[in-house]
Amino acid sequence: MRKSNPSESSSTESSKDATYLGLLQNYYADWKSLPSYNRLCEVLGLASRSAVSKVLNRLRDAGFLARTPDAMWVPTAQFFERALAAFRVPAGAPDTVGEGVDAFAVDAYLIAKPSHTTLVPVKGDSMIDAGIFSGDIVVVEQRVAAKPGDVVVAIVDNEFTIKTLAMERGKYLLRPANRAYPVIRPSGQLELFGVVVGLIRKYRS
Amino acid sequence: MRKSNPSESSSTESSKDATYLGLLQNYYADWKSLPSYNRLCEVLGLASRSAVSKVLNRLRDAGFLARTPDAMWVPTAQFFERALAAFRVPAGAPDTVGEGVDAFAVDAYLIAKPSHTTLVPVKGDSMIDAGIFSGDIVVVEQRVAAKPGDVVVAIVDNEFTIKTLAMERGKYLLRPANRAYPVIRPSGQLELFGVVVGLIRKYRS
DNA sequence: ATTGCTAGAGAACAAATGTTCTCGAATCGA
DNA sequence: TCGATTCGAGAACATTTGTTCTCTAGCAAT
Repeated sequence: MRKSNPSESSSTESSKDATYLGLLQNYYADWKSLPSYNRLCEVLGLASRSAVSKVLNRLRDAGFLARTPDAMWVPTAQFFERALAAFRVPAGAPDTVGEGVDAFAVDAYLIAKPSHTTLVPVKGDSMIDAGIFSGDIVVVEQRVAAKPGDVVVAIVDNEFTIKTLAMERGKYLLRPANRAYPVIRPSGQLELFGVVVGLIRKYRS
Repeated sequence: MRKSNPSESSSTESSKDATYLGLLQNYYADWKSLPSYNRLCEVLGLASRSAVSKVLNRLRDAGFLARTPDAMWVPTAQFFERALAAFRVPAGAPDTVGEGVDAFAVDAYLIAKPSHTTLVPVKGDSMIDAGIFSGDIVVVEQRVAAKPGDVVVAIVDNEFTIKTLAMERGKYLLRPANRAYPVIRPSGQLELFGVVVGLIRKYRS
């Protein structure tokens, strides 16, 4: 899909810098910020701040970091790209995947229009046959024309409901993906909140 | 990119601080980092760093900011809560809800250890009963101890396979979530690639 | 070996950092 | 109107910051 990648190299990036990048990414995942040079020494396992400086500059050259107008270090989009495994990977050594690995930006993949997009937690099991479970979070795009067959978030009785939009004899209706639930035929105007364009789920929370 | 405050305040927080928080969130959305005090003066429209200091402390008391062991300011979960908070609200005025989402939130939500995480595309329907469909992408954490009950990515016949890990009479086995598929009892050593910690799906591709 | 190159250590430096004062100006309540 | 309280400005301060030196060890190619 895209270009260079964390656990490997495409542009100029030594394998050691890949490790540094990983450590930085881990730190960032924990704190949502990049640490100061002193702390970076510990995080990266270096003893001198000058070495840290060089590492950062190398990562900038590789495209993973950038600087604000105030010279602060900040992560780039590339910093958040994750390794995407190819379908087939030789079972040799999983640790050193390196083979069919590609970079992948989760955010960009799921969310095309941030300002029209909303995350809605799923409650209830009316869509289990469609693989949408309670506790999942659906990515909802608003202000989009919904077509029959789309999974939509509708507003029924002042509550969000996730259903499949369908049409029957020229009238819209909402179809659950669970036989235990009835089809909803809106009495008046069907009130749609948005169209489900994505789904995220977290295991072992 | 962003507007002012989340849905009002959680604890004690003056309306002015809400504005400051909004400005901070905007800055963070742009740079994925918090600025230095000097820059904060500009961002918040203040003239003295001492005022900045007070604002930050107030926002910390309100739960939006915290400090690392090194005394660096970092955003808390509450700082990002806008992404999800709005929807617990009954659908009173849906139009006013749609404020947009930090795509960034998704990435942070799903990926805890970037350097040990790989995204693996799902092929096949052996896990449909677990809501894992062909075309989905699973978030796999490597080098984590897998427990029975976990969904894991195993390597069988040189291919990635997603199954539920189970134990029977002291031996591990891989259980599909689809009756059409057989249980896999590894002949020798069970080769695990990682544990599935999350899932990503995209509709209407 | 010898050469060249790079990663990192360590010291030195000016500049910027964040904290803590004091003090003025709003704001609020009675 | 008066006091009490809070917010922000401004200055002073010791620390810390990030950069730039020089220098050494390790590695690769010859």
